[in-house]
Amino acid sequence: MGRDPHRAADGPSGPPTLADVAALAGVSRQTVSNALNNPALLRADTLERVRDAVDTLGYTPNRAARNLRTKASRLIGLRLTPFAEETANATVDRFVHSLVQASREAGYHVLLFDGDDPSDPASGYDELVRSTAVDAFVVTDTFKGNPQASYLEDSRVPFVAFGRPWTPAALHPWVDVDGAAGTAEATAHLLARGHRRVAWIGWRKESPIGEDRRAGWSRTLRGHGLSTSGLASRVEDTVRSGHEAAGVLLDEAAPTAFVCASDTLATGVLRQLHERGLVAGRDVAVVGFDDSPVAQLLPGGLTSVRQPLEEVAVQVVDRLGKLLGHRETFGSGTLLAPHLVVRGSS
Amino acid sequence: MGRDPHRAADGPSGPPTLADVAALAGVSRQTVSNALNNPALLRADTLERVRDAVDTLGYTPNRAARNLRTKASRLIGLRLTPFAEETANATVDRFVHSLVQASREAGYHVLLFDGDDPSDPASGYDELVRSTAVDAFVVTDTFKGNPQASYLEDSRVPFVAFGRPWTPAALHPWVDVDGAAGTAEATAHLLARGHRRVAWIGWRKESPIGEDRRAGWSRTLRGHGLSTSGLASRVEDTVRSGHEAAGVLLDEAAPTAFVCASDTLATGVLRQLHERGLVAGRDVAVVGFDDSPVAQLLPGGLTSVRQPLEEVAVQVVDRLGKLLGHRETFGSGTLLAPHLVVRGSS
DNA sequence: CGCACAGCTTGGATCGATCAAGGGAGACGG
DNA sequence: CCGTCTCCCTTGATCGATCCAAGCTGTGCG
Repeated sequence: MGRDPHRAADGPSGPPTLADVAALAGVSRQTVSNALNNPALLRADTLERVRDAVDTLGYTPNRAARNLRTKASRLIGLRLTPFAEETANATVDRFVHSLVQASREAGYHVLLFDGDDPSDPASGYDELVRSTAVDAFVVTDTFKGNPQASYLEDSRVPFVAFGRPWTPAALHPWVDVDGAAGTAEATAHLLARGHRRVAWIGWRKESPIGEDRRAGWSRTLRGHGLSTSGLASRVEDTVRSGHEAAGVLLDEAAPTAFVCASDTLATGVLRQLHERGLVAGRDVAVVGFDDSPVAQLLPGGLTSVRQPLEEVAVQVVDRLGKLLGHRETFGSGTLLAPHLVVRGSS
Repeated sequence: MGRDPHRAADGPSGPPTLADVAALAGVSRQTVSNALNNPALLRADTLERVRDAVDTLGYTPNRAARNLRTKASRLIGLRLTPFAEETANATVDRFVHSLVQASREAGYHVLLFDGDDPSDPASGYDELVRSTAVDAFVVTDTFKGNPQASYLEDSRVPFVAFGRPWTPAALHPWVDVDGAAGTAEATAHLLARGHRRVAWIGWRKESPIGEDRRAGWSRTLRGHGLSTSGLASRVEDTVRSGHEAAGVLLDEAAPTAFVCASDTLATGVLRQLHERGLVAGRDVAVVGFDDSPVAQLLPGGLTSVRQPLEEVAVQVVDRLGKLLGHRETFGSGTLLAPHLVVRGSS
């Protein structure tokens, strides 16, 4: 009764199909389809019979056929940025793990890709959209002026951003972590430990994320009636930059603590302290951002602000589901709070 | 001439199809299909006409339809293991990046998934196979007794392993890095620096990878007429274990150098040295394995064996291509050489 | 008795690309 | 003038699930 008359002789020519299940259960294809997609339509005993047949055959609906018919792939696209060497940054990788898990629970899989031309924001996206290979995208690197987001908005592709839209006009759904709250907590923590001269080492002004994190620091200091002048530095996100900035600040402003926009920068600070014979956590306190493996494993440990990436992923997938289900799609955003992980450096 | 009579009035109902291109170019669907998949069959002028039409419409073949017909998805499945905290291990993440890139160059995308039940090796694989969602798998965690590999071999699913089959009977294609060669290079490097008592801290005996790496160390020492007795320790892959093992070895065997099976263990050694007031690289040398961000960023830097993951990914995809093209599939393996990255710790 | 209705079947079309034949025009030889 | 052989292109069927519109059967109820 299989779809291929030679099947019995030649052995199975592939995975079982709907028709095979129907034949085994003694029902029609339509009924099997209903059993899977609309079980309420079936009588209990029929449903059970069909399900038994599904189990014995090990039937799983053919993805391609279903995708073709329903015009949906249940795949979420994520463009992977190149792996950053000489950097503590593991945020993307941690996020990928979380996203995969959250997606699975929502019945999605994650499709990774990268653009053949990294400078072109649309590279890679375009082809996947037009070939209907993915239902939606998750965009992570919104901080670089966010060219992806505007491109995607223009081409009406469903997507959710991990990262706030820093351009006012943007209307897409997003999930982000409140960086300012994180650095504020870090700064408050340092103040509670008695520090009064708390320095900031962050990213260049062009980075909205960097400015956001910086705001948490300055806000907290001023809230305690302390000055921030001469205590801040804005540099590239490299260990070397952190190292140099710390040197300058130590010479010119004599801070007793540092809050950094990243663990990478904090690592540079630790290196500077080490060179001067200063002990982190005893002589000078240091706090990083991201709770990277480096922060966890550095001797003594680096106090760091940890982003709740698992929760971010869950929220992202949730919004994605709403977006694709055509329910409330308007530029709603969620801001999650990070928390401070205190280690030996503070 | 569109497939939908209301199309002109309602606007485009989706991406253009083969039929749309055919209509615009004034040829049949099949000719358009040939233009894309078998251009040699067309006359030059026709080919150009079709290509123009493709460009003006921005046509990309519908993935689902193609997959259904050709019974291939051009997707490679990769099961992601949970992100390991408190560990230097970034190998998987680096590999994922490389794999995505190598796959793209071969016309594949990477589908990430994770099993809902991590203890079941087949979890997740099964569904993807039966639904024909992926063409093949890349299996990375072959070191855990390799249950995936045997399951996949049994179910005749195409896959390539990153990691040697440590069970003799296995016949699948694989690509791996010669860990013994890496630790041998590390040990030789230490001997060249004048060390004579070089200790080993590795994984438990159950780990074939650990034993392989250990072999490089012991082989090199013995090759130089040096004894290994009392200089080796086998522990869990945690910082704490490395720390403890280093303590015991320092007390009982007085080594002047350590070779470790991972950066995680090496980090533990560094911590032990630090506690004793010993300076890594001056008093005692340490070499890790994996060239993780932690190795790169630790103060002074950790000398480490770096795996050529980019090359591994290229080889894996290459074998995958051969496997799926039904060309030479027999258990052929490739062993790539790692290289030592020397930093301050040695 | 007849009607409604739940529950299933039947047959077909559909998604969009590809496969396996089939057809027509021109060239060439007899 | 006709056969036949290429070359180039077209036609119809197909992949497997879903959707749609009837149609059929048995049960319950007025």
